[in-house]
Amino acid sequence: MKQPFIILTGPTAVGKTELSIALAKAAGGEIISADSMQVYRGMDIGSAKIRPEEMQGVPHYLIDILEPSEEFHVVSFQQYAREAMEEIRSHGKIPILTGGTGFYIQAVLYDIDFTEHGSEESYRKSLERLAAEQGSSVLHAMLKEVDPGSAAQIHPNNSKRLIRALEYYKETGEPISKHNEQERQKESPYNFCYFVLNDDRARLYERIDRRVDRMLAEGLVDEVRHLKEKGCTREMVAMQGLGYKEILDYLDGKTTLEEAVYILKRDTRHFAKRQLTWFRRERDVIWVNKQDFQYDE
RNA sequence: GCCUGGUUAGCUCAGUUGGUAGAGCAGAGGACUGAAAAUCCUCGUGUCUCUGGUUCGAUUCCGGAACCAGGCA
Repeated sequence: MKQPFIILTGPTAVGKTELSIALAKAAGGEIISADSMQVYRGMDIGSAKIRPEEMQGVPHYLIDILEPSEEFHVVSFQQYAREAMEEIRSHGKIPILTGGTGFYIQAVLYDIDFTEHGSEESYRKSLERLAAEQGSSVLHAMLKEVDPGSAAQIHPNNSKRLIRALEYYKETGEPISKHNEQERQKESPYNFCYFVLNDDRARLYERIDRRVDRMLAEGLVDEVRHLKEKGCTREMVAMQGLGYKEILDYLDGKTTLEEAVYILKRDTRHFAKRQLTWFRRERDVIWVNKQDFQYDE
């Protein structure tokens, strides 16, 4: 029998966090965060992390588990999330996955296969260097040789995905397009409900602007300055998060604070839009439009 | 008050040797399967400020007005 599993997601700043607590209480659940930034300690304001007092006694998993200098990606997320689900079930509770990282949600929901194939760091590095020196179209030409199917799907400018496709081919001797095709056919092993909270676009954007202003008022600049003093740099994945890279540019004197805030608001809007594109494509999603309910906040 | 420059897409600005116009940003849509808050792709019609004139035809040339900069008084 399939295990019950609840997902609550939506674009950044819609109000997922507040709703997740109400949902957890009503359904008898515990929360797993599906958020690529809230895993990091010391990144509280910029990642809009839930505060302990807001949790109202509902246990949360995958928050504050790493230092910003540590690597994190879908594969580690998937492993941690599986462990958390098991633990929640052992408590007789229902796991609720909440957060805005659609890719992470998919990895868990459809149990996507990310088996290790013994990757060599050096190969990836050499590809990165090649892209930097000669442009990503060189990688595209290389991929076309070994895996024309993937090459047809990946744009010549998209170096990240070209690198992964080449890496995958090197590790397995198989085209990544074939692997993706197989994984896409998968049925979820869970009895799930996939909720996407959404709001009118203009209102969502207003909320984003207001939230950024609030982050600044709460001390985002000091938070980033502190991370910088601890040795965090732009190369770290954690520092690629919205709110961190922009403020870091300001602290490095590359922009004024005003410019940094403008860029942060703009890029957060772009991000919310991309999230919505992702959720629209997912199957079996239940859209919850805030305008259809009378509640706000 | 006078002189100079400007007024073109939501914003910043190109441009049309006179045949009703195009970039960046914003905005919209999409892709994504080991960086995903990342990475990448696609989408450009608007009284060309108003008003007389010249002209087959004016956003473009000429006159006037309004507004905005800067300079001189």
